[in-house]
Amino acid sequence: MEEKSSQLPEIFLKPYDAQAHEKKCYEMWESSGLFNPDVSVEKGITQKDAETFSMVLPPPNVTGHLHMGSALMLAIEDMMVRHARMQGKRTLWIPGTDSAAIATQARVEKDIQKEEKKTRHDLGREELLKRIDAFVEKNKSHMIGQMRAMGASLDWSRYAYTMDDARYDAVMEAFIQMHAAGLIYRGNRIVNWDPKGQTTISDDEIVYEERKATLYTFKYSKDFPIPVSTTRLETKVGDVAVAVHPDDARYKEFVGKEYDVMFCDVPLHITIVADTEVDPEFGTGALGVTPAHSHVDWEIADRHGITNRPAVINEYAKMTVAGHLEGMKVNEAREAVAEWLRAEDLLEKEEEITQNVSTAERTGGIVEPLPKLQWWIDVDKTFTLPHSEIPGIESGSETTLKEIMRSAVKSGTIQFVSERHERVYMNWIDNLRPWCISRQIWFGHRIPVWHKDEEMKVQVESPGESWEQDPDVLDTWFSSGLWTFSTLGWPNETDDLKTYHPTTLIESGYDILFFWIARMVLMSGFFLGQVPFKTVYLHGLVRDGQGRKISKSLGNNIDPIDMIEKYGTDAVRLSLVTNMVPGSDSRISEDKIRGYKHFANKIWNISRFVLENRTVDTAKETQWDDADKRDLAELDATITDVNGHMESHRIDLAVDAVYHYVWHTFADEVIERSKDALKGDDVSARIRTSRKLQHILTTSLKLLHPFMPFVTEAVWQELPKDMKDAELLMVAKWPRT
RNA sequence: GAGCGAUUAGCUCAGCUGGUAGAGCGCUACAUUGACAUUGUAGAGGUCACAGGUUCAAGUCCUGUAUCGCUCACCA
Repeated sequence: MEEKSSQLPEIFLKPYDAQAHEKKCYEMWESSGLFNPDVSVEKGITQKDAETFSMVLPPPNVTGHLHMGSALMLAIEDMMVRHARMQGKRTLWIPGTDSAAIATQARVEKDIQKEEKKTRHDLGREELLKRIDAFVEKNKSHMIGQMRAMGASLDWSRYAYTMDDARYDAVMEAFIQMHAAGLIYRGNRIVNWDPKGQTTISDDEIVYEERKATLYTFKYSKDFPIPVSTTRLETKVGDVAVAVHPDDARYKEFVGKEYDVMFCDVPLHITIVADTEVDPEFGTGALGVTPAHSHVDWEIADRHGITNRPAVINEYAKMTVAGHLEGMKVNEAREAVAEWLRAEDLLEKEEEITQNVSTAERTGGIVEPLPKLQWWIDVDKTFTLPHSEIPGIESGSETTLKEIMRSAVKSGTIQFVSERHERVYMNWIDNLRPWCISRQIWFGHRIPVWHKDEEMKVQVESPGESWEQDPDVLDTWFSSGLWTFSTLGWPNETDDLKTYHPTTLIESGYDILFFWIARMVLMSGFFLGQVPFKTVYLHGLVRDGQGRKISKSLGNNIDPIDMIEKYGTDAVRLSLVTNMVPGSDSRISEDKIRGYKHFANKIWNISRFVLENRTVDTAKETQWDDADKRDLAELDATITDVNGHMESHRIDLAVDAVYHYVWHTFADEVIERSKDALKGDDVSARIRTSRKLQHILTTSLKLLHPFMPFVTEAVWQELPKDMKDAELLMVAKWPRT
């Protein structure tokens, strides 16, 4: 037996300096090409027929900067990806950014307004789009830099942007195919119109705000038999009916009768109808039906065959009826109608109530329900799905988009890590209405439809002279819905698509469960007959140390990039995922981050100790004594724990297990107890002990790597060759027991 | 109005299929030139929201109550 001590690299004489290593490490990883699974297969690191692990990055809005929410997302996903990669899986993580049509256009318009005092109409469609492209290009590289800083091992060779050429082709193809299947149609329906943003928005983009309002109770005319209650008096000039509950004894005798009245200079023809939608307890138990300006009323009109649906409010939230209300804003008109009612002695009651007002999420404008000609996706219409891999839906059978969304989850093909979100998802589908996909803005995927007089053609290229393209663009979630397969080359039948779709897992904030997750299920089901992913992992909001939402007004924002500079990326990553339960909100504070910086340094010093006391020997086998065996058994138990937790997607518990093992078992016990043996005269004990420490160190570095990639890789690079099974820790063999 | 979640140490939270209460931060005392300027040891601190029930045994399972929070719908 021979003993030889080895030299300690000088770098360990100082505390771990994250700044000095992170950039270098990332460059080393990236230039290895091993973020790309194809390169990994070429180099013989990953087996060609290995199990795949694929995931798309939820593309951040191109307007954005990295905040704690996106940092959490990148941390969780990178941990999963690095774990899978070390397990030898053929691992692909696709990066991208989202054009976020409305948000981006609004942002650029705002800048132009501020700097040049011009509106988009001053610039024109083409010029505005140029400006947006320039903005996007500038912001894109900034955002990519931040993703790198988080250590995200994304395959940059597959980078996608929702507005790039390949994705544009996919979106166009998708629209055309869905239209051909009869699921996309153009129709006049009530939309949520945002007068401030001058566009429609989807149901999910509405935020309800509680406000005080006056509930007016009045009669249309002196001899009208039923008083009605409303908070929106100004819309009453668009009424066509009064609805009462069919069982309401007070009004039974009037059902079916029709009345003509002159209401505020406007002639109205009112039919009394019976509808179960009406709550007899509310107000007078009678509802004035204004089909053009209320979702519910539109549906009541549908049910009773009322075709007269006069619009009385325009896109600027101004009155369009002839008479003295004409041109007034809705709130002025409301007061004017009240005045008129008082003068005519028709107003019976005014009371204060609180009600929820619909506002637009992006602009804060009060949403005005208006009937408009829009493009819709019909989620209830049956169509034939030629190919289906979704249990419960046969290839070639008739189904609906709703059914696809339901079956994918009900059959267990898609599983939610947090089960309660599965119920939320199902509940949402049950209440789903047609999806309005057209937006009246300029930035986005323009609808591939051409109009000429009464004719219409659905195609990408102009059919010729005098054909005008539909001015609207698609809802940004239409293109996002295609993301799992548009990033893999669809509509082309690429190898990527065959190899990596359905993706293994989707990780995203629960706030876009409906916007995005559900729409991906819809799109992927329709176009591929597949689920887009097998597992849904939802993370919650990142709150501050006191559990408050992070907001500008509270000034409690913690900027991840600042924290990275101060404490290192590993510390930031760890502090984000510890004490985090999938699907629930989590908290972060600077103290917490600092704590994990200490841990990074601890790892550094453990490594220093092991290397300082390292002995090299030639023996192949080691005769462990009982104490060694106990130590190694504890290591194995930790490996089992970590693997179990990763299996059940509990990153927080996996991190907890390895953290406690490394600090409180390896450092505090194994190393402390080893000191006597290392200083002692027994050569074989020295060798055996050092061997044990080296083994535990390399195994610990591997277990830690997915969570703290930088410090572990930095140490790994300093280890002598005989301690390692791979040049890069990133692709070293994951420990198994 | 409907659905869902939470309530465990001063603070933030773990605790999986029931078996003597855990971590981090904070606090107290002591030790320490140490592999560690970022250390160690020890300690204080909990009727596990409340009330019932199942069980040999209940933070853990069941029922109810209270408080807080989230999501959806929306009353005109």
